[in-house]
Amino acid sequence: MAASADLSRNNRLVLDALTGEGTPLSAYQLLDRLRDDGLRAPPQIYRALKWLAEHGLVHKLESANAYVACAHATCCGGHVESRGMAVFFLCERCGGVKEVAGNAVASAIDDEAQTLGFITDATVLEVHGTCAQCASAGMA
Amino acid sequence: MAASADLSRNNRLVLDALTGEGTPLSAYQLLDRLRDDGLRAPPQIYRALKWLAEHGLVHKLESANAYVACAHATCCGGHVESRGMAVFFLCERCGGVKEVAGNAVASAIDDEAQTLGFITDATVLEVHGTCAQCASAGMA
DNA sequence: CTATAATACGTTATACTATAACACGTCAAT
DNA sequence: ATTGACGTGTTATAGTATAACGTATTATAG
Repeated sequence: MAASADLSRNNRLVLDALTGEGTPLSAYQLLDRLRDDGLRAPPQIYRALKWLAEHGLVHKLESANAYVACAHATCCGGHVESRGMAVFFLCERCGGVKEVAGNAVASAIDDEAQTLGFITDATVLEVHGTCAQCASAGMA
Repeated sequence: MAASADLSRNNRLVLDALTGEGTPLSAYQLLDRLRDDGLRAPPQIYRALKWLAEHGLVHKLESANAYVACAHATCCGGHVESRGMAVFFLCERCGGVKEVAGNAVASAIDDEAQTLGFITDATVLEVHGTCAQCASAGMA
């Protein structure tokens, strides 16, 4: 099982950078942060991101061209078998992301797929808006 | 009401190109196809896409960096008020896209949002997989 | 009428995102 | 000792998107 142990140096660096940041980072933001650690060129970052995504430790946010550490070690990282669909709520205001499991949503999507005879491989679900905290702060 | 009447020349060209093609096209593919019509530089394409998207006539597929004409004049084009959430099913095999309304899915997402106190602005939902036609063709 | 504002248009340059292709090093298993 | 798998580093390039400038057209207000 590919858990957080057998990470290569570069993979570890990228994962740690993403974990440290709460918010998503672009590949080039990661590159900036990790230049002092010896990561100087885009392919180094992209290779790490690819590996981490394949192993369920990071997610790409397609609508933001950015990457986040997986919030649910339970949902995917280290437990690849039991992985479910993730829903991302992206706050336009603070830039934060909340990842939830979204099983009800998944089954609603499955129903639609069923109707179409469509065989689902992977689902991208990203909800843009304002998080609770920013919404109440906005009242002030 | 902004309907398919008051389209400027460039907007019309881009929309027609997308409507003619069944499948999604990237901005640069559009540029290639429309060069003979006088569209020579990316901003001309992107401006048209922006306008068309704002008016609900085209959608961007975030996970494919590509654009499609809206399949539902009813869901958005010309009827901006009554616009609902769209779900896109992208076939990896034939490159086709099926757009459906997905109200059940939308309400499942709303439930999640409610729970988080998240105020939803826009939702990106793109399902990758194999369409019915390609799935049966694959059996042969 | 002419000034103003709004919209569309065209162009150049540039920023941002991502990958191809090649070279080198290490290490385990034959 | 050689092979193969993997991780790494580097250069160059492909692909996606926008900033910023200038011009033309049209509609409307004064």
